[in-house]
Amino acid sequence: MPKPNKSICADDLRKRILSLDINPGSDIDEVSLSKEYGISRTPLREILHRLAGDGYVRLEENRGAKVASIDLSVMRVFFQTAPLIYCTVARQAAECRSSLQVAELKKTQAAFAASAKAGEVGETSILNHRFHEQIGQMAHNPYLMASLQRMLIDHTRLSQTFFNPQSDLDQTRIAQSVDQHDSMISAIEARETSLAIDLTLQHWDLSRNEMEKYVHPDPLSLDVISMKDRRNAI
Amino acid sequence: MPKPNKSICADDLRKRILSLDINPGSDIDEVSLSKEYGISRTPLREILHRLAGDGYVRLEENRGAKVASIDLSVMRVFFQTAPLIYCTVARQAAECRSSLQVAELKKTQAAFAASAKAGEVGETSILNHRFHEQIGQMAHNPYLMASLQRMLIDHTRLSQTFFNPQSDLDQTRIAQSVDQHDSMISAIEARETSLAIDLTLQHWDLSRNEMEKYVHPDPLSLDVISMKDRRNAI
DNA sequence: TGTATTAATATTGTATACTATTTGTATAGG
DNA sequence: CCTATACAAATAGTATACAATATTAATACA
Repeated sequence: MPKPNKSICADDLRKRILSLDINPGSDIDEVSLSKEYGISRTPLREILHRLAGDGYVRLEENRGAKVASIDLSVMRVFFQTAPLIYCTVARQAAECRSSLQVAELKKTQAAFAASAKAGEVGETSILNHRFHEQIGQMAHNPYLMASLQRMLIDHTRLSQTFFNPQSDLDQTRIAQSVDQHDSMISAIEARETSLAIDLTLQHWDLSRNEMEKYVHPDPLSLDVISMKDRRNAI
Repeated sequence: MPKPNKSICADDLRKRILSLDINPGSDIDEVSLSKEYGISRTPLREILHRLAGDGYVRLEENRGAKVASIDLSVMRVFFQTAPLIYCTVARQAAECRSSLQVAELKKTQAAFAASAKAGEVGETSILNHRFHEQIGQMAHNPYLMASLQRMLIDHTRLSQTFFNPQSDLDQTRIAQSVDQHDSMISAIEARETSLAIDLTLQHWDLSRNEMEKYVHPDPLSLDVISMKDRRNAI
């Protein structure tokens, strides 16, 4: 940490939570974290209280802060609610966006595309987060924005593996995701609301498949015996 | 303040903001408020940071906390978004509610009805707030809950005059509101989702009319001259 | 061996003192 | 008379010390 500025610490902490650098449900040690950031406990605690309001952490009386957990019962609700929020936001974004906001969104998208190509998992995921957050800002709707931000906290965390290019297949999907972002920008810029909704839905489907694969991965190979044979043969 | 407990102070501050006891947009003086609650600035500031995350206040670097304002451009969005959130929440509440939650809701409704009858404006409005918050909890959806809470902050503040029984007409409307709450409870308890949605929409319409009347009241009497005459006649 | 109680330790919560920033005011110069 | 600068007061932000609470370890007893 070069600057021990409070808002920088807050941003960093948010990033660490979003990138699963700090695991969901884990305790946050005020003392060690404040030392790490080079600030005292007072401002750090203020940050934590703010993050509690934003849904990043949970505060429990006399037992400090925990990173917000993602429990199974809520995940069902996540998949249920996401399309509604994302599409409604996209529609309003297409209706309300300013040219300046479009320019900002394009900047984020450029960085996102570059980062995705370079295979920087954490950075790509954060930029994806910012991309969708910016669409939220375009919608000019603080009520839906609150929902959107909550969704994005979990979405970003769930899709950590999404931008991890383990296979060529994943690479293709990342490229697809970048392309979809481009299309979404065009639709929003052209104020084509129904197109923006359609594209958002497609984007969601792509993301959802990936997340489901993460939660429900391909089963381990049953071909264990032959592997053992091979090992013995060495 | 009998107990200088932190959560009690936070609740009270929330109430004061919701009841317009502290005006939207006005500055919050940390020193005087901490003295008033009998706590020091440190925990009060933590409360303010939390409330900032919840959308009750706005924090600006080096110039403290302001009560969240309700600007005109957002009010339009408020009326646009409310039905969607309220109805979606009502539907999920009817689907997911537990019997214990229904019992809690009935308690709140009883208090609400009593308070409305007694003509306690502030208390009635807070209990109405809690009623809708509890329906939100029934929906078991943290994402929509975030939206709902934001909506309720502004809704409660906008409808302050709603429960102010200035005329017989207002009295009728309050009674109507109480009845609608009862119907909503029944629908939710019976898991009748579409009925719950319908009733929620009706309830919203009633509330909306009142709020619009507050923003756009009957014009002042043009009969000023005759009043002046009367004054002169004394 | 297992459990209950108590002491030691660690962690969270709060108050106060101090520093930094902003805002208001007064005075000097144009 | 207006503007600009500098100083003073007020307010926000931070660090540290201390108090309260929870967690752990240790011991005694069944």
